[in-house]
Amino acid sequence: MAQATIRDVAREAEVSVASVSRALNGAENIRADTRARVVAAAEKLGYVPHAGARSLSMARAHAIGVVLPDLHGEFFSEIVRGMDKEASARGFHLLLSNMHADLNDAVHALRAMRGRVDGLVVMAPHLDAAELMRNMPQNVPAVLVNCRADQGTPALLVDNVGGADTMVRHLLGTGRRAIAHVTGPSGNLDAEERLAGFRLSMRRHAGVDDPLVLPGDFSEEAGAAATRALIAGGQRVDAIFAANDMMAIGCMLALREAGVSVPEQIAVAGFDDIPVARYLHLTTMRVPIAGIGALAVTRLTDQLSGRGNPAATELHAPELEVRATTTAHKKEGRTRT
Amino acid sequence: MAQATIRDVAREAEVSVASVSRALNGAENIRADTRARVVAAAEKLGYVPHAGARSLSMARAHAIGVVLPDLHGEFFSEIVRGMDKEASARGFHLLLSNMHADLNDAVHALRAMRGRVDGLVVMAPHLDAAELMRNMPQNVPAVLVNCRADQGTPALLVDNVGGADTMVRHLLGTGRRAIAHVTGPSGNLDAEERLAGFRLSMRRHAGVDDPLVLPGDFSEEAGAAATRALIAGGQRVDAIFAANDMMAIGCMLALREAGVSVPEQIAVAGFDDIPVARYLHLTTMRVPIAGIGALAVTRLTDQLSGRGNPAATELHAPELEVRATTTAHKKEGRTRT
DNA sequence: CCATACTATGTAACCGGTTACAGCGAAGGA
DNA sequence: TCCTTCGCTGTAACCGGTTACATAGTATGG
Repeated sequence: MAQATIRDVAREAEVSVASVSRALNGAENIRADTRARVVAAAEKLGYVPHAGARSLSMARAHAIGVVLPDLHGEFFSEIVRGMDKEASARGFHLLLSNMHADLNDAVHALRAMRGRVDGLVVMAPHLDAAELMRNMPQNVPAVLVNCRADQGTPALLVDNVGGADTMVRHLLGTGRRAIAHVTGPSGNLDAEERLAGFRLSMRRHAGVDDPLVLPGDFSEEAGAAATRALIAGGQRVDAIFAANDMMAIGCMLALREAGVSVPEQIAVAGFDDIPVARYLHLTTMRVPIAGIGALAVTRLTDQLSGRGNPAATELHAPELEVRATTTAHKKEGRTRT
Repeated sequence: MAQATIRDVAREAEVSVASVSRALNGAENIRADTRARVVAAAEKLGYVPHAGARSLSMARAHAIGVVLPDLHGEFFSEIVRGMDKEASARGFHLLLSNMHADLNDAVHALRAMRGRVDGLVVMAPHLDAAELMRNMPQNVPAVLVNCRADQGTPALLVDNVGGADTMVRHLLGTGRRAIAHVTGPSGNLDAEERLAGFRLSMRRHAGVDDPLVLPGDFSEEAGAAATRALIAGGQRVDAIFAANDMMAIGCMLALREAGVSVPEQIAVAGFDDIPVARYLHLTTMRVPIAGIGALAVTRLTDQLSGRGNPAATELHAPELEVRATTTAHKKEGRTRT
């Protein structure tokens, strides 16, 4: 026996489908006893409204599509958690779709959402603006997170340049001068901005025009490899600033392997403040990931209900989190939670 | 101008809607030039099929609902990653919904999925079987993960009892006898099973009928608090087995605060093997979280297409991961990745 | 040359809701 | 008593697709 439909309920309660709809959706213009009969019939038949049908006729799905790049661990968890919290508070569901590096994938992911969601949150640090805009559905509101977006599209950005600058100044402030940067994958927006911020800051505050830059790809292994290469090359360095925490962790492992002490001989810093960073006492720039996710949903739902200034672009400054990997060794890192 | 519909495309291509549908869905019975005209028209109008309408008429949403309890960090990320990978490989989307401890929440979450998804993956270690089954939609296939389920419902379970037993035997094997257990929240299935396994194993292999059990709630702070209470109480213990890794981490922090050395004076072990555990050299039972997520989706989609043995219950044994917190201190933990 | 089979296409019903509009009975006013 | 108004209910169109069935056109065989 298939699930009961609204017509089954109508038959059972001996009313029309319109009355059933009205009764169950809390309309005013219905007699109390009719409503009671309908509710009883629905209960008896175990009726549950068909959300798909409803969203078709109401042109409102009460769902928002989330398109993310291939999900790097904790980052993913955090942003989805933030979105989910906000979305469920506002009565929305989250429809997930991750796209891989391939552009066709992205197109497919975006298209598959049409007619299923009321709006989109898109995060695509690896696509360029033109490609992205060409593939965005025209009539679906969207909020872009960390994307190379054209102006006029609602967007949330992390101030990577400013964050890198803050970190460089912190390192300089602890007396380090020979700072190496390990980059993220080429083509990645965050990676490029962090590198640019690093270069800018080194020129401006250290007077270094051509600082040491090692290629990486955001993975722990890349951080370790870059560090081993650095050591093998005999470069003299007193700090490594990795473009994200995972690589910074890789750096630390490689340094320990090589018997280099952190932070005495070489300081290490990362970017993101993933949960592991705290336990490893890693100095990093905290990106409020969950907060950004929540905000993206807030912005989107506001836009859907006509509130707020949709086109605004917001820049979120990460916050410096100083821990033991860049400070003089004083017994133990702080135990703040 | 609203999004183009299939009728707009039909008008543009001067054919019927049926032909448009056939042309775009790769049906055989359509002339090549007709198909070309349709494709051109669709392209010109920027037509994207309305997934909601399609799933209504086909009674197939190509989406699976995921209902999770309030998401504890890494666990969540891992299981969703596993599901997403498998789901997108099979052409399914994931519709997320987290329910909080409240039962009404759970009911609401389950109902809201009807008509939006083809099946459900439900994880609810805090609800009891009767409640759960009463609230499961009747005609929606579902796979339960770590639930108190009636038999006959497809389910995936972690062998918590066996895992706890393995850990106890490991600790006994390293010479520890006075082992305390820090439990998870009461009412939680995993917590109860792990406690039961601990008690069973202590009786059977250590001859201890009433081992020391400290209440916890799976949080880092609870682990620390339990440990402080233990120390303050002057209990003599040479190992702490926490019901999950977060609490084990809390234990380690509290022990360090108190100047107790790990593992020399007290060994510490956890359960789950969250990513952080490796970096902290925490001995733990590895639960293949992502694998279970992927498997849940596989089971569900198989069931949807009539393959596989739907009603089977599978038990997944976690694997002992020995690290430095339970082994004699020999300079440094292994650096395996 | 006509019956038959097969192919390409169109028409309209259907999926399961919502809702504009029409209709009907009762109450109120003249 | 009749007309208007109002409150409740039902009918049917609609959302945007898919698809069973009918039909027209063409090729095939006797």
